[in-house]
Amino acid sequence: MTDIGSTAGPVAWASVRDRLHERGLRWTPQRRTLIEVLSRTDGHVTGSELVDRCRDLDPTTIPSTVYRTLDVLEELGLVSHSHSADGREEFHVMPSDEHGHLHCIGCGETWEIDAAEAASLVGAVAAARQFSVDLSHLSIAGRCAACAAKVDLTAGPRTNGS
Amino acid sequence: MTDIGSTAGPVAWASVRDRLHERGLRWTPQRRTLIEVLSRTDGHVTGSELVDRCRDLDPTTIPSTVYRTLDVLEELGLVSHSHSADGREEFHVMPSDEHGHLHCIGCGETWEIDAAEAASLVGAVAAARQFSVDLSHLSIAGRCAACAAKVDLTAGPRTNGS
DNA sequence: CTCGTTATTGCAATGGGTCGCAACAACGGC
DNA sequence: GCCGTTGTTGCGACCCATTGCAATAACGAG
Repeated sequence: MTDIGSTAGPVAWASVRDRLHERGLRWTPQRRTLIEVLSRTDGHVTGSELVDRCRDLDPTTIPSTVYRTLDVLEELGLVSHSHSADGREEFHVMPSDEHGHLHCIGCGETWEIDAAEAASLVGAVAAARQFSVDLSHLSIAGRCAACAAKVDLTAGPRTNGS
Repeated sequence: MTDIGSTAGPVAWASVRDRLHERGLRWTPQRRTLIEVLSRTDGHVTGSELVDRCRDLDPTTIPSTVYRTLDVLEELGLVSHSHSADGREEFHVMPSDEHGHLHCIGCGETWEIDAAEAASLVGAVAAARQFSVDLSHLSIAGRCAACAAKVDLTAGPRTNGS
């Protein structure tokens, strides 16, 4: 888990405008706002969090616009999204490399699984099922060592989920 | 409810009432309706689908009641839920054994991964992190052989997801 | 059978997110 | 600088799911 270039690449954000134009897409104030927010964001965020932050910069922000822009940016590869254990959308900003997530349902902590680490998993599925895993969408729920221990002690009620 | 036996285990459904009572929970008409629906259901269903089917039996069905009952049933181990690639809730009826899912984002098809298979997939990752995976919640997104082929042909830009 | 306890229900409000559509405004062309 | 094309926005309706709360009704006790 190298700190994925923490503040990611300022460079990339600067070129968004051009990347959009290349595809015949447009550079609008609303998109500018979201890019601004994203450039200051690192790691994981939920969709509604992004909407909130956009609203901080521009109170007139409309949710659907944000989500639609997020779709566009995802196509450009600037963000990727997956669904956390509770089903909410979770966006990952500037994935320098494709990776999945490990999510503890006990403490809520999240860890990243990089391509190398996931290789065995992806490889196995590919071999057994000829299925190509979408790593960036992969989110494995379960309990981290610490939380698993707690459950054992509690003589745990149920496996529970979500 | 005579020969509910269509598929799953008729026995288990019959005992639901007692299982509830054992825990001080109650047997209500609404729950009876949902059980009826579940006993006729096999495989995967979304929450809203269950609500619809309950409404077929009893037009006065209220969604929140269904979802709450589903929670209870999950605690009893009669159903389990996970979130499909699009984030919707997906219930699995009467999991005879714990298992995960493989979901193709191309055609929407779903396959089950049994414990043994899952172990070999997730094993490496889990072991490395001492993370105990919640198998029943596991849902791996990606493309099946057929759909992966299509994408290659289309030389598509789209990494798509959702 | 009646009663009290308390698990459940119904309902309405809320939240995250998507969709259709008419009005709007980037952006390239002239 | 003005225009037309067409990608985008704003907005309202809608979907799935969850939650708080007061009213209801299972179920055990007597």
